[in-house]
Amino acid sequence: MMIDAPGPVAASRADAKRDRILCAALKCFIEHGFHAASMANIADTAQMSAGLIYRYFDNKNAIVLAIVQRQVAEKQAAIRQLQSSEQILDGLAQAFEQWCRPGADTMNVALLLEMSAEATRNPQIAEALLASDAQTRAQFEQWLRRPREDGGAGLTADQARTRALAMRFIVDGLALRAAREPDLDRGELRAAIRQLIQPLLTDV
Amino acid sequence: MMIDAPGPVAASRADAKRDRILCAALKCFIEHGFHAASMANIADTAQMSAGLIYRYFDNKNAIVLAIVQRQVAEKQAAIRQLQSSEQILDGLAQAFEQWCRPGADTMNVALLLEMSAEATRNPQIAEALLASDAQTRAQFEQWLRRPREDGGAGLTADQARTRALAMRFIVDGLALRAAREPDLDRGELRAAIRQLIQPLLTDV
Amino acid sequence: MMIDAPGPVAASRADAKRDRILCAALKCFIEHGFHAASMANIADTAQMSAGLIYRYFDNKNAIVLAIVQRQVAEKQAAIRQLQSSEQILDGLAQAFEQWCRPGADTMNVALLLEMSAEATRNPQIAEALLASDAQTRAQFEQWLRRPREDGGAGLTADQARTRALAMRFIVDGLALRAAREPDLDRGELRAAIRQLIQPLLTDV
Amino acid sequence: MMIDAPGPVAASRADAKRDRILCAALKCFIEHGFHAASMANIADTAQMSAGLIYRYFDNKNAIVLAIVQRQVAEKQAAIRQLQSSEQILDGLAQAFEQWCRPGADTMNVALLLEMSAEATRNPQIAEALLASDAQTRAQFEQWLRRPREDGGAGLTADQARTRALAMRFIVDGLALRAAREPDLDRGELRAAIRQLIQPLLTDV
DNA sequence: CATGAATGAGACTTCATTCAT
DNA sequence: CATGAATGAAGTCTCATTCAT
Repeated sequence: MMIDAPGPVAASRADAKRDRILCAALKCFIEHGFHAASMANIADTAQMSAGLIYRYFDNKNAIVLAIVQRQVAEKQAAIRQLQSSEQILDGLAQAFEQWCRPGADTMNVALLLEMSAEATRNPQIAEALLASDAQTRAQFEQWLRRPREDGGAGLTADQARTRALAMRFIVDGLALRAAREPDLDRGELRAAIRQLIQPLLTDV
Repeated sequence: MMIDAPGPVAASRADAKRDRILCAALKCFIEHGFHAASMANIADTAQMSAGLIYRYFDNKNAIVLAIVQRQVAEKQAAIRQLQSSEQILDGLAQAFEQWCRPGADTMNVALLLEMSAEATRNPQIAEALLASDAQTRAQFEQWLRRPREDGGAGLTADQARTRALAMRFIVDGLALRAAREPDLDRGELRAAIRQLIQPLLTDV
Repeated sequence: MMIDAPGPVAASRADAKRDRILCAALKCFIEHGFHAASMANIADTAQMSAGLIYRYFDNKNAIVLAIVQRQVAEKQAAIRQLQSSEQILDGLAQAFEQWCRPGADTMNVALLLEMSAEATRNPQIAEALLASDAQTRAQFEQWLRRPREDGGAGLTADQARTRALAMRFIVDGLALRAAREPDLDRGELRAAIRQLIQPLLTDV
Repeated sequence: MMIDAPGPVAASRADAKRDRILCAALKCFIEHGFHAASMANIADTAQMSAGLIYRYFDNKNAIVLAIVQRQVAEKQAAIRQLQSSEQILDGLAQAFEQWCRPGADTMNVALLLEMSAEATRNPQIAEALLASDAQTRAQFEQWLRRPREDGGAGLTADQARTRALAMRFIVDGLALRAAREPDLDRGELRAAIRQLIQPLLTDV
């Protein structure tokens, strides 16, 4: 009935629909977990029929995979905001805070952990996560190497590489902790983070 | 008729059966994940009928809970071995190693992560994990406060408290990393761990 | 595409399906009883998959409830036919007759009794039955108060109220008797009914 | 080990056990209904193992049947107490009262109705109930024929026969009503009963 | 006689997926 | 392109019944 402009528009309409599905799926996964969230659930949230989802994704699994891959991009942005030695403590504390709030639209710890666990069994997910992690680490590394006057930490290449990995451990640790101990005293939390972060940023 | 010698391990036949169920469940959970593993699956692995399991556990959930609680004890032992400043680096590296090997009978990262994710939604599991974590942290703290000549780190009470939490982050970070990046270069791994651990053990 | 003519009976296809399920359930409940009849049983009888039933009813219980509620309407009609002092004896005798024939599509004693027993334990069913009974009694009462020249019994309000309840006992008694003594001699039956009914219709 | 006196003693010990089972079963059936009560339930209540029950009864069904048969005797006693024209109104009202109280040890309406419904499908139960009813009716009849000076109603044989059946309807009606309308106003209840009973006892 | 561990069938229910419309 | 009715397999759990001890 309606005549669309051919070509890129049609493609973007399909993409928009894919996106709506993924957003809905993310919301459902966050709320109920991977397995408890049903396709009907997702379809309802995306305001479309269950059958239609299968035009855009082969599987429930394919949705999971696509979400994992999409999260990569979003995380990159989040990390970029951390990169300033004054803000990093606050940034990590805020990340913890956000992870503890369950209903958030953004990345959710439970989901992150489930995804990580699934990576153990599903090579595709493992690969997607690995690619994401590599990028993240590269960003960290780059920042640590940047001269102090440019807002970096002014480390050598070797130092930066090692400490980027160390920072990764800290972030991961925060995530796991947020899931298991969401009521952790915030003062203690900040003290512990500071204790770990400070030596990483100081050239010894 | 029969007088059992009382013993620390599964004393009665009932306890032995409980144990067989838990072992089978652990194996299945590790292989397929909490939700994907079915009761029939567990029953097959434990070589008994599905119905019988319900004589020993109220729920699938109860099995999960029992596993969590049993893991606590095992983890305590593992941590005790870490407590010596020379061995701690090796200990953490070995823990990582072990977490990467999937089929093991002992604690498995995927399971740990799923348990943690589940804690977000299941208060009972959250409670069990929290109790376990509290013990672990207390052990860390105690060790950090012990005088250097007794093999401890000789820190003040305040220092010990903060750094025990910091160490916890590191361990958690290792776990998450083991799930997502099992092929991580071991040299880099050790370097990063050393980078994080060393400042914690030094009185500044 | 298709414009349905609105109608008093199952208007939509969904309603028609609900109806098919209820009919099948009724048949199964009559044949095996509430608890012994299985969802698979009902699904087979309704010639659909068991899962589909759950699109139309939340529960096995919901089906029971829907049947109870549907029976109400049918009973109202049946009672309306009784309301004429000449026909009431024949009407009750015929009701007994019908209750004794087991395979009928219409109301069945066994089901009525099980529903009543279930009301003891299930508040929802209790409520539905109570509502039905209230209507029935009101109908009886109304008829007893109507002047004799209008085909009623010409009783006072108080008389009518009491005797409507008395009639209710008789109907209930007939039902229970039909279940337990279906071969009861019809002559004796009619004599006993007459013995009970006549004083109720006479202004003393 | 223990030497019993042979013969009747051994028999009575077995009978005692049968009795314990039946009492337990009755209690369970009253509390949960025929189908919801489990053998394990009954075994617990009877303080014996589930397996042992099968030495005394072939089936769960056999227990049901035995209970039905045993109820006959108990009901006879209950009815005998009703037989006095002054007490009959109070007696029926009390019966209603007792039927409404669910936890009672004695006969329970829900059970009575379920039994009656089951009679529709199970010939053995039908037969047992029929035998019981015949006895009950005979007792009623006998009482109605007894001369007034002996505490009876002084009716002719024909009258007595019809009215005994009529009384049966009333009792049945009360039972069904007790299940469905346990909160029925007691004043109305008594008025309705009186309305029905009085003409039966009067020689017209 | 007595136990209660064990079984296996079957109950209810959910859900990913398909397909006629 | 889109729907949502329909399926069927699978999941959790219960329970009457049996049998080794």
